[in-house]
Amino acid sequence: MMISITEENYLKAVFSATHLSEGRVGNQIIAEKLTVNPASVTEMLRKLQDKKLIEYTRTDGAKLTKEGLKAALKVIRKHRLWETFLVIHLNFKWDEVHEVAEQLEHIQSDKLLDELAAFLGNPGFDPHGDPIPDKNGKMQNMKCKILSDAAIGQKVKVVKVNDNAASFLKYLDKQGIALADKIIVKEIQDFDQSVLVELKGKKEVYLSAAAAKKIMVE
Amino acid sequence: MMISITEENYLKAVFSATHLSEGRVGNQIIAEKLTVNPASVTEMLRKLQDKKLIEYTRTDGAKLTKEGLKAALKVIRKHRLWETFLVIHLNFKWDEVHEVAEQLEHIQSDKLLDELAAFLGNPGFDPHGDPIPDKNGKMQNMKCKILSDAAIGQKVKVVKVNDNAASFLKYLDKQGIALADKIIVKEIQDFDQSVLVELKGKKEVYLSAAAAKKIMVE
DNA sequence: AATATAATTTAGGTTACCCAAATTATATTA
DNA sequence: TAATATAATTTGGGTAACCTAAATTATATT
Ligand SMILES: [Mn+2]
Ligand SMILES: [Mn+2]
Ligand SMILES: [Mn+2]
Ligand SMILES: [Mn+2]
Repeated sequence: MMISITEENYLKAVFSATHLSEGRVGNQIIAEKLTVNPASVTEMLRKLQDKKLIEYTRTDGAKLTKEGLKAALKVIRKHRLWETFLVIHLNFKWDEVHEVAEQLEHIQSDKLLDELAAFLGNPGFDPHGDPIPDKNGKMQNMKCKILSDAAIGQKVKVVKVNDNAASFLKYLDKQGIALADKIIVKEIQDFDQSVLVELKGKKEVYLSAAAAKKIMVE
Repeated sequence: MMISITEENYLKAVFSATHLSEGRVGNQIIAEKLTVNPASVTEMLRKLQDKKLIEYTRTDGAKLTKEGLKAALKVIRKHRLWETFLVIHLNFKWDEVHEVAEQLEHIQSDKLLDELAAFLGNPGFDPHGDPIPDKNGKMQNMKCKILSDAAIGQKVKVVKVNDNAASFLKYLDKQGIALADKIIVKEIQDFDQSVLVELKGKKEVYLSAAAAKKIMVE
């Protein structure tokens, strides 16, 4: 069965909206994610249902079928492998990879996918700490929590960021925070939930509550 | 100015049909190259003329403008760099790369293009011996000729193939002929122009006239 | 010059995508 | 329960890239 680029993007959107909540998504959320008109979403969700890639009812919204999930995970696997390639081998910064990966994830070639994964050493995580699904769609699950939930005095390791926007990633660069860094939670301010952390080299920085919610640690 | 994937493919077709003859192409040739209806070609060539990417008249056919040539060469550069990457780093055979490169050549990212070229060491030729345009569109020109035109007794080096079809490339693999191989022309049969060549290891094989015309040597 | 052949264009569709605005269904709230 | 807000669907329309068949225009051949 042939899945178009647009269809792949819709499947990804359904996945990312449902994989945490285990529920269903409405048209609006998807329309927003894809910056597309809700009418277009209705049209496309119907088509994806005809293709048995999602289940869809007007009232409950959409969720992926087994087939649809497989397809979505394959696209995500490609996306994250390409991001990894760009950072490790082509001197891209972690805030520069997403746009290009959005294009590369739609290249169709099983051999390319397998060889790329092998070339990279079958990595488990991408440059943002997101798990890379394996050939069967399995992802390593990490028992991490948001930095805001860490106890004061705890020494934690940064393992993932929840926001891949270039602006946020550059902000972390400027603060001197990178994936795999070990940091110590010194204080959490009562009045604004901002977090004071100690980085390597004893450097201390304040992170806003919003920023601290986007940093995952273990 | 935005150039769609389809438009890029038309520009490539115009290029490959004109760059040798220095002339112009008619609708029919392009229709054939792209396996598309001549009427569709008329439509698209008009559009490309509006965009100032080609010059086009009904009687003389189409040729690229300076702008159009630049765009076409950029796509070709990407195509050949990706083919090189696939062969050198991802274990692709030279008969497996073309299809995937047809997709990869449309990825839009100047940084990706620059970094990929640098990663490969700015190669001058692709796995089929085709020259790779540099950033400014300049290609190394090679003074080579078809194997059929080599003199008997001459020792020549295989530098390029004129047919990238998987069937032909696999045939060469089977015969034991690869790029950069040195071969000796032993005989050319009068009655069918077939060529007897000596490969390394003294092995001798007959190549049909058709095959010999698709092998470039120097 | 007349005619035959080849190339191109016109005319009228199709499919896959998109959007704005109007309508209808479902929740909320008063 | 009725009024109102929110969500989903329908209607109507648009674009890009293709298609076929028929008409037109160029180029060759007699
Ligand atoms: Mn990404
Ligand atoms: Mn990522
Ligand atoms: Mn190729
Ligand atoms: Mn090639």
